[in-house]
Order: sequence, then C-alpha cells, then structure tokens
Amino acid sequence: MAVRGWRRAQDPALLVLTSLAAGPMHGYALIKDIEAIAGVTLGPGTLYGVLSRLEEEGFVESLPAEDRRRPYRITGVGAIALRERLQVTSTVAAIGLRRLGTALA
Amino acid sequence: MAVRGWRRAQDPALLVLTSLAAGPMHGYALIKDIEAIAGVTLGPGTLYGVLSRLEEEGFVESLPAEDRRRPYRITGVGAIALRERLQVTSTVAAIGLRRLGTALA
DNA sequence: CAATTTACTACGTAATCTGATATAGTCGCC
DNA sequence: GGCGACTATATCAGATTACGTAGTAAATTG
Repeated sequence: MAVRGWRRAQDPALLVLTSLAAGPMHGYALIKDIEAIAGVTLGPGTLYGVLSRLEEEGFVESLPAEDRRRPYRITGVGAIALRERLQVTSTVAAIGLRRLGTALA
Repeated sequence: MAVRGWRRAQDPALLVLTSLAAGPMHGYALIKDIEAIAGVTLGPGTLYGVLSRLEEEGFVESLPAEDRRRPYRITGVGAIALRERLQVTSTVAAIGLRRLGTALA
C-alpha cells in the first residue's frame, strides 16, 4: 500500500493530527497507527519533528510521561484546524478522482 | 475558505496534479483553478518549483508555448501516481473526519 | 541471556516552500 | 496616452521541513 513515485510522504503533520484524533497516543503508537491508516512509515526524525512543531503551534499538547512513554493529545484548536483541513482535503480528493475518472478513464 | 492556522499550504504538488487532471493548463490557470478547488493561492515560486520537479519526475510534461503561455499536461505515469495518492488521501480524510465526529463532536 | 521490539533523542542533510523581485503584454478607462 | 489592474512567466535567497541514521536504553520474548 506504499505510495510510489513520490519523493516524500504526504504531509506528516496531517497524518499525525488525524491519528491523534482517535485519542491520546505516544510516539511509537502514532507510527504504527499511521502505518495502518496511510501505509507510510514515519521515521523518528519526521515524527518528533512534526510533534514539536505542532506543539509550538498549540495543535497538540504533551501529557506527563508515564513510564518512558510521552503521550500527546490533540487540543481543541488542533481539532478545529484538522477538521477544516480534512474537509478541504477530502473535497480536493473527490474532485481529483472525478477528473481522473472522466478525463483519463 | 482559506485554511487557517497552518504555516504552509497543503502539498502543492498534489494540488497541481489534481488541477492538471482536468486537462492541460498553463501556470496562471493552475493558480486560479487551485484557488477555486482548495482555497489556497500558490505564489509563483511555489508553482514553478513544483512544476519543474514534477516534470523531472515525469509526472507532467510541458507543451510548446502558445503565445506566451506554457501549458503543462499530466502524463500517464502522473495520472497513475495521482490516483494512488488521492485514494490514500481520501481514505485518511474519511478516517480523520469520522474520528473527529465520534471522539470530539 | 540474547534477540527483538518498544520508545525516544540528537544530528545532519537534502528537499521543499515561500516571498520578493523582475519582466512584459493586455485591457479598460478617464 | 498614461495609469492601474490583471495576465503570465521566471528566478533567487532564506527559512522551514522532511527524513534517514545513529545512538541509547528499557521491556519483552524465546
């Protein structure tokens, strides 16, 4: 299910937020969840980079570490931003697939 | 319909390919089309950067310039890659929206 | 107790995005 | 006939981002 041909995976920030929409999760669980839903495996560099940027923006917050896991939770602001983005994304995908269907069936 | 809160527009390469799925188009037309379908305005730097990368990868090809417009067309390879990506994207969007709906209604 | 999996940090590099800047033709309009 | 707005393309530097690798270390499994 891997996406071929593209140099980079799609927008890891979007994938992380989407993943966190299911509930608080720590880094490794995110990697596994994103593998399951999008078929791409984020390396630790990508994941933790994205997480700290999202935290700076106030889209996620880190919860007190239990054991050696540091769970992250999506914030209200993050959820609103995510919904907006997913709506646009899903519209674009629908338009694109329709165009592909009719123009290049 | 602008997407707030995000530092960057979403994946301009995907938007450009989606746009070109409607048929050959030159740069300025792409900018307008993308504004219409995604609510984001790509600057010239973003657009032409993306176009030349997509051309390198063989996802689009440039057609002989008519007048002073240089039209671009999506290739077969590009269309296949686009369809794959849009399917993943649309799945992710559906999952995300469902999660938002149930977990954070 | 060795190997694997889990979990994260730190670092470097390469790719990408973006805004600024430049050029130039066309159109309406006052 | 000059002005501004819009069309149209292009390039550049700077900042941001993506992503791999290497490393550390605890827990789990066989």
